[in-house]
Amino acid sequence: MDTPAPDRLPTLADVAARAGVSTATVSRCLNDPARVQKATRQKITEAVTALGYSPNFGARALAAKRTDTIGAIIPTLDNSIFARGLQAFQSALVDHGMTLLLASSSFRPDLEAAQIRTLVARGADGLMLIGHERDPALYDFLERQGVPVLVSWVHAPEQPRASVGFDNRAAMTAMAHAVIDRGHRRLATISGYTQANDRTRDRVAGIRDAMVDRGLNPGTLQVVETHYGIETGARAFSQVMGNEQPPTAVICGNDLLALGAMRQARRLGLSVPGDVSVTGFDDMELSSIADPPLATVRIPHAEMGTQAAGMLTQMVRGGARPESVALPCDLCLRASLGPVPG
Amino acid sequence: MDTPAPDRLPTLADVAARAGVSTATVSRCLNDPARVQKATRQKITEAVTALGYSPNFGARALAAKRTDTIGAIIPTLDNSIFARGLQAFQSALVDHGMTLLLASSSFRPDLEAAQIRTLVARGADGLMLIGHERDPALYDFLERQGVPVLVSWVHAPEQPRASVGFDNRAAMTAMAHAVIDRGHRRLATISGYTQANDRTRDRVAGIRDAMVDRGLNPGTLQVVETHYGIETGARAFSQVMGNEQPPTAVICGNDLLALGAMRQARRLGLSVPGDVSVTGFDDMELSSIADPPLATVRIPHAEMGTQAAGMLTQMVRGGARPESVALPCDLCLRASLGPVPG
DNA sequence: TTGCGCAATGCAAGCGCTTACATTTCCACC
DNA sequence: GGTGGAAATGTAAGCGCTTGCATTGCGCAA
Repeated sequence: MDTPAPDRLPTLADVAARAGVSTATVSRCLNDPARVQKATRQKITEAVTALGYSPNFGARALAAKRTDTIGAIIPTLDNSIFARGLQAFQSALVDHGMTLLLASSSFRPDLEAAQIRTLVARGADGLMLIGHERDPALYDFLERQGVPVLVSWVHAPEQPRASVGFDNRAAMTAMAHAVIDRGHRRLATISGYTQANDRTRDRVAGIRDAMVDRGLNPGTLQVVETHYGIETGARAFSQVMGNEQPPTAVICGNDLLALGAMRQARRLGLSVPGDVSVTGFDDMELSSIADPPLATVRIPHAEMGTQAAGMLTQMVRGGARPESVALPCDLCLRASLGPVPG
Repeated sequence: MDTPAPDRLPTLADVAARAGVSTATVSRCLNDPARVQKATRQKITEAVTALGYSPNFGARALAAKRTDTIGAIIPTLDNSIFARGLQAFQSALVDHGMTLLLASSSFRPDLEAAQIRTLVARGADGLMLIGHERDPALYDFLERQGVPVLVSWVHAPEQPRASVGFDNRAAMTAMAHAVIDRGHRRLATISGYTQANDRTRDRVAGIRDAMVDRGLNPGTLQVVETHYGIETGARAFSQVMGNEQPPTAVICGNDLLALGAMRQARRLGLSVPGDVSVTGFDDMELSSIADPPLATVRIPHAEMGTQAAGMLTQMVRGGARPESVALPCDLCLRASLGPVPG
């Protein structure tokens, strides 16, 4: 009944003593107020305020066996499309009473593996990951630990794990159709690295699909792989344009690469789309105000984030594995894509 | 010595039993391998692997009274400059063995307050916050909870809390000097909302400082406040240019606003910088490839993130409050800033 | 008035780990 | 071989909360 020692934080027991009830009642009052009588609740609330009580996280996690925390590992926040998707994810998580633990992998499988283990060790109740492809041992580990996983940024219903995303391959096919239908025959793509990355691989495959659809030989597609980035895109553009048979359209794996390509075109004195068309993928906020505005694929980043938060919360709380969700992409046909020159 | 029940995760005790040592030794081996003999360490390591042991977070946090987790609350990841700063922060945190808990406030003090309490309740050992200005009750709360705070994105040595950042006011003064020195006399600024935001307020004040320095009446500065964003920047630009005495230079509070302003200029048929100069603040990756390239202030986002991670780790582990750090900003004078027309 | 059933509350056993302190082991040195 | 002391390890007491089960109290029907 006495005041807590001044050198330590108040505990549940302090609150209970002050309110004249048991710790069990205080705990119930905090976690499910409907289960205690109104008068009791009031006494407890008053004691909590007076003491400035705030529950101890470790104790709660230990006793309740959950942390209400979701981990997410994304390639990098430096790419604004991931950042924006994550923003939506985080906001929605808060709405569900969950908190976000964040890590990034820099597109490196080894770092990602380490981060997965770290986030689980930090008590993540569930995990959001980008793309399906990773070492099966990691999935085993997560299964053993009982940590549910939701994969985003892809839609691959044949995969054994739940996902919320879009069909990278089909989306890129749609863009490539639009390119080919403007008369382009000599195509190049500047792609992110395809190793250990199902999204980039699907995007390249999507271009080839479109070429086959339109009677072109997919073997003629020039492919340059590089890191995602403006400067790397610019360099890759120089490379593909330096060939004896330069492409009339450069289909880029994301908007950063495309913006880099367009910058380089300007430096080389090439007009876009007069001499060469350039397309992107992602539809970053700034792509529409580029000069010329960038033709690209709008991916449902916010929708993915929001839905992922809801699904993961459900998986963590309900235990059920939800159905995978496919979200649509829109083609944004802007001025950087024009008819084939000549 | 028997195998653990199949329906639960292995515990320290299981590992200890299998390795034939006490739980204390296993704990020491895991947390400070140097303290156990090599042979013992080997037995333990083998038991850990065989059992697939992974420590329980709640128990560890409860017993050790720390989580090795740092919380950060930023306005929004939708703005790539915050996202990039956070990327650097997170990477550096990992290097220090810490994990990031992330929340966002949407620039709303009430949401930020709620997030601060949430992150503390989720066991954050320390907190990184943007800007100094917030309800003193929050600082009291954090102090009572013993959670150290590091403020970023500002440098204000007179504040009682440690910070790592830059002088928003001085940086903006430098930019405004550059503008005025090109002959501009009629100035406008498109600013983020200044309520509860010391950064935006300092930036506007910085412009006024420069005007005073150069003998202009700071009262003539046209100020429009709006949300940070491209579209809002575009609308604000129309508003300031619609006055009977339109400015010859529009100094924007960040790059998004400036890019919106430039887009609107194009729509209105105004040449930048021929008819009106536009400047930004942040130096987002894409600002240099805008058309025309945007004159702006480069803020040390990555450096702030990296240093913040180091300082906060030190505060959490060492307890000492480090010195506040001031980082320099660079002026990026690009083509969107030209001489006054006529 | 008595008894029954349910709602409200209390009791107490963990949850799995860290760590202060106690004990044992191992050497170097005399 | 004996001794002192450091290094290695063991013992066991919590850390603060949740929750299954036990108990109490109260309204209501008989």
